[in-house]
Amino acid sequence: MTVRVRFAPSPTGSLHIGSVRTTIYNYFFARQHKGTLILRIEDTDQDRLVAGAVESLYEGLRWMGVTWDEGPREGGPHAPYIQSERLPLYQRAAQDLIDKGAGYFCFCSKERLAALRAQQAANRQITRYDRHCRSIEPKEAAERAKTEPHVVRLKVPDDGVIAVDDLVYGRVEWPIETIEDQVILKSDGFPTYHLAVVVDDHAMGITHIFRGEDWLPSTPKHLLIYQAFGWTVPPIAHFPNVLGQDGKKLAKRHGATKVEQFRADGYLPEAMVNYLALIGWAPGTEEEVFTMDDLVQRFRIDQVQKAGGKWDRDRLDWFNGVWIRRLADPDLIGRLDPFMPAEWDRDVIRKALPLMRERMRTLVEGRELVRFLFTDELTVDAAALVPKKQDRGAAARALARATAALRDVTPFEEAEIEAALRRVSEELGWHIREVSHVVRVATMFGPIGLPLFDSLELLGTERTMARLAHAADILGEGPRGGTRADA
RNA sequence: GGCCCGUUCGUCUAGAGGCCCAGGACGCAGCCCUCUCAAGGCUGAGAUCAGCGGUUCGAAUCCGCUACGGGCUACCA
Repeated sequence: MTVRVRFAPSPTGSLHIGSVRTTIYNYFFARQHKGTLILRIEDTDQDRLVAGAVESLYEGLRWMGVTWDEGPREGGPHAPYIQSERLPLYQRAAQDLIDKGAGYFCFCSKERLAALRAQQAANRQITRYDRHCRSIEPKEAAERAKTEPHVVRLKVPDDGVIAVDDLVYGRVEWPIETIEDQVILKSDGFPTYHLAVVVDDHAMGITHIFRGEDWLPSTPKHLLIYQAFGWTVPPIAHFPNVLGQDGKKLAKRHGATKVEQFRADGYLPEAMVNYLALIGWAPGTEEEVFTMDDLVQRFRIDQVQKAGGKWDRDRLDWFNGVWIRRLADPDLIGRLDPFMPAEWDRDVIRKALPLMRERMRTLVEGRELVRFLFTDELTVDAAALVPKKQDRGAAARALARATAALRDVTPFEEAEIEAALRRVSEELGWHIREVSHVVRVATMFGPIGLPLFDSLELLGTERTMARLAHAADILGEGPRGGTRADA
């Protein structure tokens, strides 16, 4: 039997980290088993639709490197793959259940239902539907259904136990009396999630049902629907939730949760996939840097964690750094490109690359690292120019010496620049660190981490000299009058 | 309130009765390297395995209870 798994998001917002994690687990499993991956859009709640959500989904997953075989745009043998376009199927299924005596029309108003719930809650009773319409004669109900607004509910058995053998959580049981007569078809003719998911999974030949942990409590409802249809239930696995720092299910209020945000912040899809895969799954070895292909090969359902895992930005940042360092030069350049202003000289960026690559955790940080090479707009603060344990006058003198020494350096290259500055430090009796500090702040506008000598070479003689002169002015003027440079 | 799930360093986790007075990684601290910052290397702090009772010669690993946390409880998914 060939594996067919699906991921079935609701288009209610932009692609979310939590659902991505579930999606990649589906992906790993499908590809590992040379199976078929299906994308199905579950848009049965017309009130919650968000424009552009499907687009965001496609864009986000494409970026992450997740591909699938059947879906709304890809088509496939079970098209359409959007639930709102499959309404007749669900309506027929609901009618089927009614005909079998496993479902019934319910004419209760939302007001009655709300009042019922309120009353039950006030009496500290279990809030559940009181089966008011269950006793209406089928013929009479069918007749009323022609004119009256109604829903279809599932006839849940009175007692017994229903259980699932979850691939992650093991056996989970529910007393049937805790389950109410679920609405399966809404008054607008749309199915509820519960009906739609069962009908579609069956119709589309889904062999394994994988979804987030938050669905575990509604599994008995689905089991009962399978039972009512007389269908066999495929193996089911729930994956633990991704949690925010407070231990609650990751949500918008936890900060960045959309993949497009991480993309814009300069994260690599490789790092996202790698990091996300390791929340809730571990290979049982001490390895932890994995490509998508590695993960497809190594992932195992029985190694999936039961407990939810907290989102840890620091760890993601580390993985991102790892993946940036792993990229080949041309690849890294390509990734960096969209983050660099168009007017910045790509040639210079290419030359700066070896200096940057071990110093950025995100592509955005990479951009900030080389900003000084492309703009003179940044300002220097006089106090920042003065090394620790030195005073302003000394800094001014050192700057003057360095300027003089640098002026004559030819060729203006890293080794020669270093030699010149080392000579200055000897003459001054300063540590090279202190000389570097002054020159660094003067030319790079701050304690930028790139190596100074290489950076000056990239900057070139002219701009280096101009910036040194400018810094000298700042040091010389100062609010306290300062000491004039003596050179 | 009801139903269900979970609980190993701050975080992600290894661990499926003796190899564990618990290993790795992130983060943190220190040292080395070093023009700064990173990267890299080394070292260190950090978990009485939620608690309590059992089973066993022996328990993080098996059982029970309790506590705490979480999810669900809609004509939302």
